[in-house]
Order: sequence, then C-alpha cells, then structure tokens
Amino acid sequence: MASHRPSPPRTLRCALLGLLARRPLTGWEVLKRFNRSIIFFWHAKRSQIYAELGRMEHLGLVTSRLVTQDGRPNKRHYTITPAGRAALCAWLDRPTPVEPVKDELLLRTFFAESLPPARTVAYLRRHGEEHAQVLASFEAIRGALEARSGPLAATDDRALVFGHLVLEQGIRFERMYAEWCRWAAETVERACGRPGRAAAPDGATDFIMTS
Amino acid sequence: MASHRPSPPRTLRCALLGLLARRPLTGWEVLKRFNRSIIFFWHAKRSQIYAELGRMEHLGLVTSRLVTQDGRPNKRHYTITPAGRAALCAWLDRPTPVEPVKDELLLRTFFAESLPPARTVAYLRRHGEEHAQVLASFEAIRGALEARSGPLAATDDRALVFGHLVLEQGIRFERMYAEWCRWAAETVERACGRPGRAAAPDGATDFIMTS
DNA sequence: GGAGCCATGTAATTCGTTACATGATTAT
DNA sequence: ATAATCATGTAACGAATTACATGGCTCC
Repeated sequence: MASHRPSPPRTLRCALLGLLARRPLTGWEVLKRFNRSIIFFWHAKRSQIYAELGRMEHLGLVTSRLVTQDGRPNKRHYTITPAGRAALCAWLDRPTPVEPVKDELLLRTFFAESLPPARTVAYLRRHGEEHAQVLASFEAIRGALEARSGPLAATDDRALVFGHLVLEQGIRFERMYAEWCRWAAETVERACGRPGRAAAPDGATDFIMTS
Repeated sequence: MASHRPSPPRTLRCALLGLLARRPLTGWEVLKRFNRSIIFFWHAKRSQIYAELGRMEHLGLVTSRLVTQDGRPNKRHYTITPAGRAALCAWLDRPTPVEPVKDELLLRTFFAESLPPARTVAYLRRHGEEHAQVLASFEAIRGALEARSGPLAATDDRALVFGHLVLEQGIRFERMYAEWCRWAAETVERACGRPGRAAAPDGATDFIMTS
C-alpha cells in the first residue's frame, strides 16, 4: 500500500494549468501570458516553465503535439487533459497555506542601527519613490483595462472581475508601501535629530516575549 | 585574474550577522532571537541556520568556541569578527534589489473562474479574518513594547526606532490585506448576483498589453 | 506519562536561478 | 547594424525543506 504523500505546493504547476484551462497554448504563448499577468504576483523563469510543462505532460496533466514550421523554430502545442482540470480544481478548492512574508527591505531596516541614519533615510525615500512609480503604472494599467472593457467595478464578466480584484490588491499594496516608506524616512529623521541613547536593553526588539 | 563574481544575495547570512553584531550568541540563541523578531519578515529553518553559521565560520565572518556542559548538551558560542562586521555594513549599504511579489492567494483569485463563486467568497472572507487576527496580534505586540519602553513614536533609542518601523509596516500590511479581502468578497458577491457573461475576450486579463 | 525546552548537526530531495546552446525573421 | 521576436531545451549550481539522529531535564 503505497502511501502517496500528496507532493507539496507545486504552485507553478497550478498556475500553468490555469492558463491552459482557458485554451491550448504553445510553451512560448504560456510564457508570454505568464509575463503579462501572473508575473505581478507569482514568478518563474523561462527554463522553469518549459521544464514544468514537460513534467506535467509526463504526469498526464497535459498532452503535447509538436508543430513543425520552417523559417522559424518548431513549437509544441499543449492541451490540458481532464486529469489536469481535476488537479486545477482540487488546488483551487484546497485551503491556501499562509505564506510568511519575506521582505529584504524590512530586514535591512531592522538592522539599520549599523548604518549612518542619513543613508537609511536616503534608501527609504528611494524605495518610496520606486513603489510610487509602480503604483502609477498599476493605475495606468487599470485605466487601459477600463478603456478596453468599461468600468471594472460594474463589469459582469467573470474573468475580468477576478483580474480586477488582483489588480486592485496590487494598487493597495503599492500605495501602502510607498506611504510607509515616506513615513519611515520622516520618523528616522526626527528620531536622529534628537540626542539619542546608543544601546537598547537586551532583547528590546524581540516582538514575541517569553516569560 | 580571478574575477570574483560577488556571490549573490545570501540574505540569511546578513540577518545572522545582524544578530551577532549586537552580541555574541550560541546557535540556539540565534535561533530563538530569529524566531522572536526576524521571523515576521524573513524566514529560515533550524537546519538552515546551523548550516549557515558553520559556513560563516569557515569564511572567517564569525569565530566559534565550544562550551561543554553536563546535564545538558554542549553548545557553541559565536562571535562576529571585523570581517563579519564589514560584510554586514557592505550589505546594508548596497541598494536593495526589488523583490517581486509572490502571493498564492492572488494566484488563486486570478484563476477563480474555475471555482463556484460561493467558494471564492468563502475563502476570501476566511483569509480576511486570518489577516484581521494577525493585525490584532501585531497591535498587541506594539502595546506590549510600549508598555516596556514607553511610546514608540517618541523614543530616542535607535534600535527601538527601527523595531518600531518594521512593526508598523506589518500592521499596515495586515490592515490593507484584511480590508482588501472584505472588499473582494463583496465585489464577487455583487458580480455573481448579476446574470454574467461566461467568456471574456481572449487576453482580457493581460495586464500588460502589446499593441 | 507527555509536552516542551535545551542543543547540535547531517542527508536526501526539491525548488529555483543562471548560464549554455542555437539561429532565422522582422522591425527600427 | 542591432535589438526584439520567435522557440525550445539542458546543465550546473545554489537555496530551502524535510526527515534523520540523539537524549537528559523540567513542568503539568
């Protein structure tokens, strides 16, 4: 009795199944679509996508057909199978594991004691500007989508609704981050204008305290 | 002429150097502190931390001394070296690479067309509650820190200022996320109450459009 | 009697990135 | 000229998780 342990995440696999559930695509088309939408909230490199498509075929989640062309490279057409659709639905219906935050900027900020305050202020401001720019680009995308498909808040097109939701999350995230950067830069400036004690008591920055 | 390519990220290494820059610690203590503060914005498992400490010693960034004990296991005391401090400062002073977002909940939401709307609403609400709970716990932590060290907004203690900054980011992030979940759940409910077209035009959810 | 702390390490495996490898066509 | 698009794959490495391995002490 082989106890198939239910092979963990493989989230990329599900993302590709999601794309192929809409229509059959070549590896190259998968790549293009990935980089025009999913890339904003999940990422994978070219080599990883091709490799994963190969594995998915091996597992019977998709089938492929090689299309020979001349003048340009041959391509491979992928079609999702019923097993593939089942795997996608199973994934969608499973509770999402909480993904821990991993943010290098926060890590640096946490250890910024070892850097002159002026530099900390400078990089906080720079990151604030970067996030403000991304925010502006997301708002531009929303504008373009609405120009194409009408106001997103009122659309009754399912796929568009969900696209709208994730775009709105991106906008809220970038706005929050840009504002935090500005606020943090100001806070550091204010705190370092004052005389300032050098050493905090041991463990003062432990967020979880024992005893 | 060996062109030392400047070995990429190794972010965990810098996090551990940051902890050891404050005071010498055993591997176990590093682990404890990591899990009480850094864990909120960076993560690593036990085995990875021990392995990394070993590599850091090999590289001369830290030195270690084995302390034999009886009644309990021996422990190893790590001390940062001048080279270690230099590496930490170099990292802090280098521009932070923009880390692309990776969020499975957004990925699922993007592909939610394949799931009955009621289930989508349900998991959006559930995640909203989870983030609201994390938000509450962060606010409790802030309360406890202020009880220990006075109002954070007015502190002139350097290490405490930076701890305050990252905690505030966590609070803003969780608030933003919880609000988005609630709003998204409502939006899906509204959109799926209406009749609803089935199929979006091809590529309607591409955020980046190529002519 | 069981959970949890103390305390360190290794091995197997998977996941992800970078680099290697090729090469015609089309638009600026 | 040169960059971008089309189009697929492999190899080497590095990063990260899981499981293996050990074992006494303390608190409930």
